[in-house]
This record gives sequence, structure tokens and C-alpha cells, in this order.
Amino acid sequence: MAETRWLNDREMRAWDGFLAASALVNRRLDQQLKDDSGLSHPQYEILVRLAAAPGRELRMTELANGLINSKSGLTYQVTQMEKAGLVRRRSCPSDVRGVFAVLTNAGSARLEEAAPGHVATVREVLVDVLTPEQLDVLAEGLGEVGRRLRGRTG
Amino acid sequence: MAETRWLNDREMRAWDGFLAASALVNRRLDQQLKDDSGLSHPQYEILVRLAAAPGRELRMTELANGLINSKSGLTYQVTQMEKAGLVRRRSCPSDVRGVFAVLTNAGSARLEEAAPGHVATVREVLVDVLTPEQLDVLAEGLGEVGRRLRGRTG
DNA sequence: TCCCGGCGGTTCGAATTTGAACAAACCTGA
DNA sequence: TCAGGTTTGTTCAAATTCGAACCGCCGGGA
Repeated sequence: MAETRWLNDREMRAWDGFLAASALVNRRLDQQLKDDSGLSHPQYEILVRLAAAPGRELRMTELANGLINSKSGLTYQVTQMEKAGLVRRRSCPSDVRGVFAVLTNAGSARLEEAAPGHVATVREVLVDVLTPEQLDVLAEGLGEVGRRLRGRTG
Repeated sequence: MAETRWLNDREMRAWDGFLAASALVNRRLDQQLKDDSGLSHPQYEILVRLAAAPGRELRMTELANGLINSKSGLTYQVTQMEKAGLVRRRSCPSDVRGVFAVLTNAGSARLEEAAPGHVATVREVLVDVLTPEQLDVLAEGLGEVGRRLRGRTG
């Protein structure tokens, strides 16, 4: 076991800041979405992804790989959203095992309804707090962080 | 309702990056801690805070305000950790309602044991991925984000 | 002294999350 | 054609989370 390289002051401040911001932002987002739209953050993310997907549908696995949650977690959420009429399941014609999650019109409407408030909160808690230069650094740095982590199974 | 100011490309990239990194980093951290030390990330955070506190003890409320989780969530975790012998409850002499969470020697030992692996992972997923300049921007920018959010009740 | 609003923690129930186990279908190579 | 390993999505039990309700206690003012 090599000698531990502890974090110096600069590194510690960055790490603490990241961790705290991460927790607080997520909490706030969840709260705002639930209060204003009755959607959880994971559910909102699913709607966004489906809305952006060609044909407004995605395979369960693709959806899970996005980042949201584990496979089983996704199954749960999609089931909930299906009950709420926001999403519909469609079996894949070329692979019997496969399942598409399809965005319904109701789901699309719900998303459009929730989006403005969500964006406003995103600005309030993060985007409008930072300068354009800071935003660029964030995009580049954290983008790389995410890229390196993506692909690991959970 | 004012016109919605949607996110431009730069803002979107920053936001996506932040969100993805946040989720992925947290997932990875949780996994590493659990695998190597049998601690959850919340539990690790509690140990760190207590270790840094004068007398190695903190009031429940102070601990909850840190950021971890809701009051009830903290009650749950402290109970778990008490069962595991990592922490002990001590009632506050000057206020019957008050409760201190106190770090035990076992808790302290457990933390020292877990820390090297944790720090290594923190470096691997974030700190060593970024340049010193990026770390500074992160610390400053996200520090401000956190500061603005802190103090809201969950 | 007594009353009342607020604080500190816990308890409760409901919702959500996760990993492991599972069953079925797919695909590759012999 | 067939065996074997892999992929897909679901099910299951267990752990964790949250918010709301709750109880007892604190402190200030009448």
C-alpha cells in the first residue's frame, strides 16, 4: 500500500464544495419539482430523455445507462409513470426480451408544464450564480469527470 | 409569469455536466466505501464531522444541518451507528431535550481505516482529473452555490 | 407564577432505492 | 444444430429516505 496522498487545502475546498453543492442542489431540485409538478427528479429526467429521443422512445437499458438509477430502480419508476399515464411500454419487435419506454402525449404535456419552473430553479441555484467563465470550466472539468465514470455498472 | 429564459448551449453543458458528475461520483463513492469499509457515504460523513469537532461530539441538529440528510434520516443513521459501536449518544446536561452524538474509539479507528481508500477514490474520480486552476474555480463557484442554498430547511 | 409559541429529537408510515437472484431470449462457435 | 455464456428486464427482500405528526422542554412576557 503506497503512502496516502492526503488532500491539500485547495483540493479539500474543491471537494467539499462539490460535495455540498451536489447534495444541496439535488435536494432543492427534488423539492421544487415535487411541489410544483408532482414529479420526482428521476421522473423528470426520464421525461426529458424520452422527449429528446428519436420516436420519443428508448430501450429500458439505454434509459438506465443514462445515469438515473439501477435497472431495478428504473423498472420501478417506469411502472409508476405508466400508472400515471406519462409513459407506455412497448415490446421490441426484433427482440422479444426488449422493452421500449414510450413518451405519451400526457407525458409530453406534463413535461412542458414542469419545464419552466424547473429551469428557473436551475438558474436560481446554479447557472445564474456563476459567471460564464465558471460555467465553461464546470462544463469542461465535470464533463471529463463524468466521462471517466460512465460505463461502470452499478 | 415572465417569459422563460431557457438555457443556452454553454449553460446546458455546464448543468448537464454538473448533474451527471454529481450522480456518478456519489454512486461510485458509496460503492467504494461500502465495499472496502462497510460504511455508507452518509455514515462516513458523520464520522468525519465528529472527528473534526471539539470533544469529538456534536448536537444532532448541528450534524443534520451539515447537509447529510433530514433530521429523521440522521436519527436513523446515528441509531445504526450506535448499534455498530461507532458512535454513542449523550444527553446534554444544560438542555434535557438536547442530544450529543459522540465518536467512540471504535468509530475513530474505523474512520482511520477507511480514510486512505476513500481519499484515493476521491482523487481518482475528481481531484486528480482536474487541473489546479479548475479546482480553484470549482471551490469558488460551487462554494458560493452551496452558501446560497445552505440554511433552507428540508 | 403561569401560559404559549418555538425548538430538539424521535416515531411513524409511505415511498423509493439497491443488489442479488431469476427466467427467458439472444448469439457465437464448433 | 446445439451448448454455453451473455444480455434483458423483472421480481424480491432489505435498507434507507423523507415529511408529518408528535412529545416534552425551553424561554419570554403578562
